[in-house]
Amino acid sequence: MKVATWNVNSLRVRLPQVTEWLGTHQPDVLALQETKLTDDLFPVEAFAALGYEATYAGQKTYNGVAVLSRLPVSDVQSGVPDLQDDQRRALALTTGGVRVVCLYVPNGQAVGTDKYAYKLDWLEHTRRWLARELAEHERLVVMGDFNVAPEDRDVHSPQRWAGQVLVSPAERQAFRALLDLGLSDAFRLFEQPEKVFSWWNYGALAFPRNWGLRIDHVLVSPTLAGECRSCHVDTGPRGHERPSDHAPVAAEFSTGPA
DNA sequence: ATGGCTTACAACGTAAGA
Repeated sequence: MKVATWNVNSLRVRLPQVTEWLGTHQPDVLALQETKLTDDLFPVEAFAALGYEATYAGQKTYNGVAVLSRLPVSDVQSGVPDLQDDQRRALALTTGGVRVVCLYVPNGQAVGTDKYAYKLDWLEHTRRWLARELAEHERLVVMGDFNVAPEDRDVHSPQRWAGQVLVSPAERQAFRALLDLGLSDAFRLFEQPEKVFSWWNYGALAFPRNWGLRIDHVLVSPTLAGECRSCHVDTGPRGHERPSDHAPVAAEFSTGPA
């Protein structure tokens, strides 16, 4: 089974790139963030034509998450349980024998702001939810835009970013608390090159100079970690015309469909 | 690099992202 996550920063704009990427890489499951579409505008047919069933939770202008799957889908959960939140940032479902959770973690704007407090609160509620998901599902993958670079090696310039939002100690602690549930960062299960990132600021200079952060992640339960065969960032789409500022992150498991 | 983009909205500038 092959899964991937991609913050597309507007599915309306990026749909041609997403369908092209699906055709090339043929994942079984693709989690999307920042679709920025209300549900009535979700391009269900475009994905059905490629063999994907779409599950989505969107809103106007901001946020919005979706999961595409080539396999039958059940037990859909929209939103973080027990969290009062109008922002569409979480979607869970079961497909191909795997529990899939798609997350778009709040950005946090700046340390000390209301949005930063919301981010930490959101992560804590999500942690409690994922503890239950882990207890119920042997095969669990939690993937999406976490808006946290877990370690300095996930940052192009740790000195420049020190203490800022996306790398602050409290955010890293909240991310670590997710791993402490028993989840593994699939990317770190393997030898990786230096300076691999999943997001680069828009602008002509950032991507060519690889001034990026690794903030998009695939977390896996112990059983899935044992079945994980690869995890990598596909920087290809970031070099296209009108790219998303995020690149897809893909992982492959020996379980289920080839 | 402290944003030099990009997106949506229905506004021709503002908010938000990371």
